[in-house]
Amino acid sequence: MKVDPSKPTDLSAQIAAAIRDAIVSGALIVDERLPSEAELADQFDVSRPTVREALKRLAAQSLIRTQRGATGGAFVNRLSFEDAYAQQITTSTLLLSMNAVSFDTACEARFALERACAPFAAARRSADHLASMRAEIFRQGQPGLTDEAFCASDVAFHRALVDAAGNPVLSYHLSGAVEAMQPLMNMITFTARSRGVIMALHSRIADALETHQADAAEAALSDLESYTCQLARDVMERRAQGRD
Amino acid sequence: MKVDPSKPTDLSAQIAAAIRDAIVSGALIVDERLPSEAELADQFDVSRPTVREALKRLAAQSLIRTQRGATGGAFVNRLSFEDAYAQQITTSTLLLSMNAVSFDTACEARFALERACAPFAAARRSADHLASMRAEIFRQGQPGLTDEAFCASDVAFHRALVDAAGNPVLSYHLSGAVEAMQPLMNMITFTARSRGVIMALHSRIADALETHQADAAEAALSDLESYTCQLARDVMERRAQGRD
DNA sequence: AGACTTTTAAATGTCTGACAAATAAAATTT
DNA sequence: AAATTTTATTTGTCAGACATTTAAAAGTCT
Repeated sequence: MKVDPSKPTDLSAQIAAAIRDAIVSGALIVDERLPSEAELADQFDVSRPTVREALKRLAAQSLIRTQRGATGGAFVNRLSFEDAYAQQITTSTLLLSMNAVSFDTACEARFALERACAPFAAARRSADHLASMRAEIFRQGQPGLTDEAFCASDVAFHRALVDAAGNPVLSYHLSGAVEAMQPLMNMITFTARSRGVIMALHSRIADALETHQADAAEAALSDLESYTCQLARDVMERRAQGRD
Repeated sequence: MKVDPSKPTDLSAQIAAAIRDAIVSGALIVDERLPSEAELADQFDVSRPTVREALKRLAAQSLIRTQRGATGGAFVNRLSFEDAYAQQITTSTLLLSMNAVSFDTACEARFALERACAPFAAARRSADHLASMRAEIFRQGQPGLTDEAFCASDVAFHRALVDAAGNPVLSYHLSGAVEAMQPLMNMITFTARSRGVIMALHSRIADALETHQADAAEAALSDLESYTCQLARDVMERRAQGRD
């Protein structure tokens, strides 16, 4: 293995890319041990710190894990659904927070994807998932709940809805869409009245899934989308008035 | 800024987490310059290589970019849609390739999400998007096309369909779902007959979007899903027979 | 012989110090 | 005033060293 020394800098990026390619292409399989840092340094003809920087890059993407000790080293990591969820959520959250994405656009995407889960959730929802959803609705009605806690419960409700579809790949793709909305939702003040409306819509969704009515669930989700966007619009207006 | 020295190891991970939190929380804003590596080393009370490893972790996630020279340093990076796409695709691809995900499950998720785009695509599709889709259909009919090239064109067709929905957040979420299927699709041998069927379904989708018929597009997508799963099942069977 | 303890070797984690290369600002010269 | 040179700052890279962790090997005792 060699890297291009003509490229001006960033040897560690080149080495990371070379190892990443080996993993993606299947040349390195899960749980296989990479050569030791010293060996890699020899092979790529660079110093150990440079190799280490490359390995840290891969570790940041959960592509490898390292273990100390005699039989230690860097191992190709099986990307678990959990790790993938976490990456998905941070990437999605940052994407929304760092780019001028309108609330409506993000909301449209999120609810469109959730509606896509509805038919499967209606067909396959387990008692457990329904119980989780009901529990979150109950929590949302507790007095003294902060807006942040209300939002967190809202996210938990929707995650349960997504998981009820019984497709882990779908859950993975949706995790970012649902969780990344939380910072945006946190900008909204949820009055007792608006909480009531949302809880009623949540109940409509849970009822629809319980009775296996996909259409009703999708309709309730659409109504929830409209209402959420309306709340956000009200906040914007109030802010604009406050500034003027 | 300080990190917990009681934790046994992985100082670079702790430092990376601290800086990442500062970025996510908004304490560090886009294009803001981080302290120099030497300053960070002082602040966190670690050596410069350790700081560098932390920075490489963040660079791997496109959270920062570095620049050499007098006014250089590490800067908070605006996570572009393009970067987010790329991360999404690699993560999704690895997730599918490293875990025992059935073809049907991945396919179900992908087409469910694509159907979610159909109503928006039917309403908003531009002439450009339609032209892209037609061009890919034409390419798929070219004789002498390898299976890989056919798959690549298939992905391009579906990306155009997703982009036609005119919601960049939706496109971002879908990018992984569509592209990550390509390695799985590459295991299928596309005969002239099956290519014909797929192209006909693609045409049905394009026609439906052209005439703003969301329902017809969704139906065609469902048919395409069924057919794709059937093809995959045939491959499996033929393999199983070959082994016995 | 078998179980327990100690030693040892290999690997990652971290530090120090140094030099190279890039880059923009400051100083100098034309 | 413009062009050139110098300089300072910062990242990129290297070399060598020591600390720490870990499991296997060696040794010891019952």
